[in-house]
Amino acid sequence: MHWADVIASELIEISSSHRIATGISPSGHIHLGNLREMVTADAVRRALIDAGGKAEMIYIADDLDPLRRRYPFLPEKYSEYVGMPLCNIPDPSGCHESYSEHFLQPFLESLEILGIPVEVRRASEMYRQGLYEPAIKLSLREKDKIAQIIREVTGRELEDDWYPFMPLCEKCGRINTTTVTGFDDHWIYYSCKCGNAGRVSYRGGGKLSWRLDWVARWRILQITCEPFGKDHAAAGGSYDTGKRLAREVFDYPPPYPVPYEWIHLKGKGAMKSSKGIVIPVREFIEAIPPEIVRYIIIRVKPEKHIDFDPGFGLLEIIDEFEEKIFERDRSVQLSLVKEVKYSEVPFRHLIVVGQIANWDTERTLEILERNGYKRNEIAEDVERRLKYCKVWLEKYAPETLKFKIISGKVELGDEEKKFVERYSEKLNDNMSAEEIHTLVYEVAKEVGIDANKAFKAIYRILVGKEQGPRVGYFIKSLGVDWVKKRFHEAY
RNA sequence: GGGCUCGUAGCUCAGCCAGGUAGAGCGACGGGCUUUUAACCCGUCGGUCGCGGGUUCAAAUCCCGUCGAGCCCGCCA
Repeated sequence: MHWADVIASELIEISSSHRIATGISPSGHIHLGNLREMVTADAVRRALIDAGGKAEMIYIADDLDPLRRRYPFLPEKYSEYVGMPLCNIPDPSGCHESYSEHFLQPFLESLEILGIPVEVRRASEMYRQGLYEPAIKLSLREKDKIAQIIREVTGRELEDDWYPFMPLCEKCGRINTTTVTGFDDHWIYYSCKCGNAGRVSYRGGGKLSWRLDWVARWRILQITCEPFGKDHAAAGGSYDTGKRLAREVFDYPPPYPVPYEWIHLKGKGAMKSSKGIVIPVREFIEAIPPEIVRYIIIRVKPEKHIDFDPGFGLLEIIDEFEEKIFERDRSVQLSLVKEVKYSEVPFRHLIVVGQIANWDTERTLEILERNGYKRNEIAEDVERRLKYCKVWLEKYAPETLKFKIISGKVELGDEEKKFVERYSEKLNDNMSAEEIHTLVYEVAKEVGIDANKAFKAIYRILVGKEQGPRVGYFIKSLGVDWVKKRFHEAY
């Protein structure tokens, strides 16, 4: 049974209708590691629907979150914004109305492409609208009980004057430099490190501290299930406190937890926007079809970490996907976005043909036809996936897979010349890819040249390197007549 | 100090949640074609399922313990 179906069946026992929360913070490029939360949630959503239940996804963008520090990708002057809510900081690239929107917009576009339907809620709006007001009041009123629970669960000491609320300083605009000094029915009083002191309203004047904010939103948005990173899942972590706070203070059952592991970039460690080890989602989905992006995540149980290699490793995952798509594999099913028609042309093959055809769709189709594919069966699919092949190859593929057809003279030894001449004579248009391949060995033997040298000679003439795509189907794809001409031209 | 994950064939891993004859891919080896070029085919080899105990008619699977590897929490979120 697929992990998403296991979770769905447990959720269905509780209720037939679910609201699944997600909450990636828009503090930097939203990357593939973050995407795991979204895809995991969506897999559960789809499994629930397949099981006859109802499910919807909510995405809470915490744009009230303060900028922690000046990340390496930010200009010097951003130091002055540290501590201010992301929605109040200018876009570092100047193209959106705020820092948070700059990172949020491309992410939301990506979700659309990935077929993940979400109800988007921004923390800033929810606070301003007063949705949190009852929760803030409750938290302030019960702050001692809350502090006690946090002490018990985390073992950490909290000062007696601790408040679970972070006022937004009206003077310096920071949210992490203020201290609550008191509250009444209408205002929360504070002082700030900047020297300012004043009062803020319950509607947008600040936010609950993380451990409370999370719990409050469960109740406000009626959340019943939520995937979250393993950092929240550790003992004494925010889910542990959240569970008790939800039950004992907020009188709301904690959502069904789906902890997930990080996605590492092979050889580089965990993806962290702050460290610049990222594959931004918006960029990645230009290079890989959405169903593959989903599959990378869905094929692995959430609690297992993924060591992701966007080069050869990814190519192997694509092979696996293409193999399983015709056998109704559950991971594949949960990964497909809409009705995609897959042809039998492997991604791997398209990469070679695409390069030969210089990414021209028409030429690519002609070559594939010459290789025995039926045009009407593959045209639509090839047109769609060819675009991905091109971008993937340019951005992520290892150099060994790339080649350029060359022209002009090529320096060859006498043996090589003799081989090429004879090989060219024997090549004929009716040969299959395999026959063309075998012919190399035959002619090499006849001419008395090492097969190794023979192959190298061919590659040097065609692509100017000592290696390339498997000779048989490469020559077949290029066209035997064309290859013959090229051989004559070269020496 | 606590939590999670992993430990199964030479390598990468599946199987474990609902116990019932240990699997796949790659590699190696042999053959089809005496010979590599990441889309040949067929076959063979290959595992005390980390270790120790327990439950059971039966354990890779469940329970307890233990060793090793990695990550996370104990600032903030």
